[in-house]
Amino acid sequence: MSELNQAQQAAAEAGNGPQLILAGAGSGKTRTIVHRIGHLIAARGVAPHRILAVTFTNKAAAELKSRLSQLIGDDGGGVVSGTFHSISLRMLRRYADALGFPRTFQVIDADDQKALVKRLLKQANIATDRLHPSYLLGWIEHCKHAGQTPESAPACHWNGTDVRALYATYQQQLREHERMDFSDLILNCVLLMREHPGVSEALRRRFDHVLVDEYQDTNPVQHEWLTLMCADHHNLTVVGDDDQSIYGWRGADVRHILDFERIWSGASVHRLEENYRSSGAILNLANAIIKKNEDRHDKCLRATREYGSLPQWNICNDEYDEARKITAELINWRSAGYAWHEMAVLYRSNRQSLALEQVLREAALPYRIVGGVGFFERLEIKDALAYWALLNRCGDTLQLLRICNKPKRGIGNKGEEQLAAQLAASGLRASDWLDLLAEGKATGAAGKLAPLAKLISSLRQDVDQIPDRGLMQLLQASGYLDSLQSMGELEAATRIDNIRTLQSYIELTMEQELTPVEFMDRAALLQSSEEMQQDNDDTITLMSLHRAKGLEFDCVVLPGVEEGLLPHQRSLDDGEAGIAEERRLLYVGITRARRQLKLTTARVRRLFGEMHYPQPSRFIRDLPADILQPDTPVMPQTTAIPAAGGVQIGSNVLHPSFGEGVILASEGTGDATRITVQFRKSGLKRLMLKYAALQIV
DNA sequence: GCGGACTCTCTTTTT
DNA sequence: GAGAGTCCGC
Repeated sequence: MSELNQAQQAAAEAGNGPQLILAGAGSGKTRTIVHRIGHLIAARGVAPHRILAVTFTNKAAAELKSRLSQLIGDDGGGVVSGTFHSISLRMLRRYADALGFPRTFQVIDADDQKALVKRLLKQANIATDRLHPSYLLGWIEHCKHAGQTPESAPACHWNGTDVRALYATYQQQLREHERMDFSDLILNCVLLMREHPGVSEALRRRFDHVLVDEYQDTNPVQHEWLTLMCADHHNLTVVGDDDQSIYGWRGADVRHILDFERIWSGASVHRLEENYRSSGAILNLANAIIKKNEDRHDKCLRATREYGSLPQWNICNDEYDEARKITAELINWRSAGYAWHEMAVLYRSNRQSLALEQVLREAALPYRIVGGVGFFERLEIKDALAYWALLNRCGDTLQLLRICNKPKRGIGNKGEEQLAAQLAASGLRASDWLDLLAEGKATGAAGKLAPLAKLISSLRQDVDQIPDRGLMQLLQASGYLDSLQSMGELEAATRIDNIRTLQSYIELTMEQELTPVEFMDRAALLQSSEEMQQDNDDTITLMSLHRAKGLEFDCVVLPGVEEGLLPHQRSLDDGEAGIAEERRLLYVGITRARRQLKLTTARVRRLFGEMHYPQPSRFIRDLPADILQPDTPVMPQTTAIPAAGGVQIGSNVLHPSFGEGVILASEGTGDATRITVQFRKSGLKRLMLKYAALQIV
């Protein structure tokens, strides 16, 4: 406890009942949670397995456990930790039958989920221009985040279609496929507790203390989950920072943390406001940015470190110029003695990594991209896992259909339909149905699977003896690996490489004596391979701002601090709330940095083939000038155009027929002034200023 | 059923 | 500017 400051110690040693720990960025939040758990075990005699710690990522859960082991030894291992999703899945594995699901149900991933919705709309004869699949899915997700089932959701009609009825159909089809989506994991767990008193009691009695990290990002259904779990003892400790709430789009509601004291009567509040991470200059910038948000717990992070060097802000010509300036800065930092792995580039959208990657590769700097397409979402990994699951008797219909024609077995669309019908008629699980097919008596499309079925049943004989449980043998002998060759040599090699990574991960997991079903769970919840690798390499990290939450680096670059990107165009539709969340996102980015910080803005950015001419972010324009160190030209370029009252380069203008645009250049003087304007819809135009009838916006 | 060529759409963030 | 979806001839 001597490692803690007064506020941290008070939080760690607080008694029973609801506890709110408001922990500003870099204020030693994880340390405080770890010490609180340690205190519960060592000083208060709580059994480790009676403590539940909910974290935001699987990685954070692992981190928590390892720090706990350091603090109190092996006992730390007994604490149950995980994300809401992984803990819910564990509970559902045990009690799913109460909801009418077999215990071997699987989790459906985003791709398959989308495919299911598309198919469902097609079956219902609803054109995508009448009801867009992503709108339907978005609505369903919204309901699930709010804890609403098809029965309890509000009626919703869209262009004459009953959206709520489609929600019911979607749930029905998931059930037929014995699948749950991500949101179902939480919602179904809540339904268990709502509707099944026996199960509810067992779950309520499972833990004596519940601790939740990143509490500002909980949504209503997660809130209900916690309320139900802690209904008897109220021993709920939540840790979070309302200024870092960045998952509103996922249903997170800041009010859970803002109103905690009102929701949980008798709650104690602890404030951690001393920042141990960032230099004073970086913290000043962060505080100045976040101060402009309303509706927040008022607080001010106090610096404990030296003032340090001013954060920089650079304006770049385009995204490649930006990438080059960033690269130069990274090299600069390196020569100042920082290691590559202490540097990160954190962007708003994953697409921004493209130009950076190119330039970093040319400059031969070591980097790794975190995120993007997740490892387990890759086509070849999903195929390989489908084969493996079928072999190991936990594969389902979706997985059989997925691989039935890979490699080509002469089963097309019609054949696939036929196969699905035959399988449904058999009343068997896909994995078990293969036994029947192996006898070779099936006809039609199913008959074409006989060789595969025979191969699988012969491999099943001694699958327990093989470290990878038959993965490579099956992929080889079925011709799947060979079929990858048709994608070209290089492509195939990469994919086979990925499959080998999967193989070693399976082998590793099997050594820990996990069952195949448990392995599939892990694969479903681990969004990337990141958590299966050690990150010991000395590389620069590239990732999205969202993923960077909870991490810290000596040196941080935030590229694309522009209108349209940060705040993102899509967030503008949500008005003030959307802007506030974007501001918090920038705040999260800034507070990741310990020593060095650089923000960049591009004048031109190519987004999906089109040119964009963004203005510097409004967040930068908000700042006092002495808090950032701009490189040459200060602030947005304000070259006045002679004789044109108020019209300046960079001004946003409105033209009666061309619409909105930005002034890029001007030539000539007086009545002869010509300006070049980039219009959003109508492209680049040169206009006589005198006649253009431009309105400045 | 397959493969090639074509068109069209969709571009935020993730457990 | 890429990926998915569609059409068409074999």
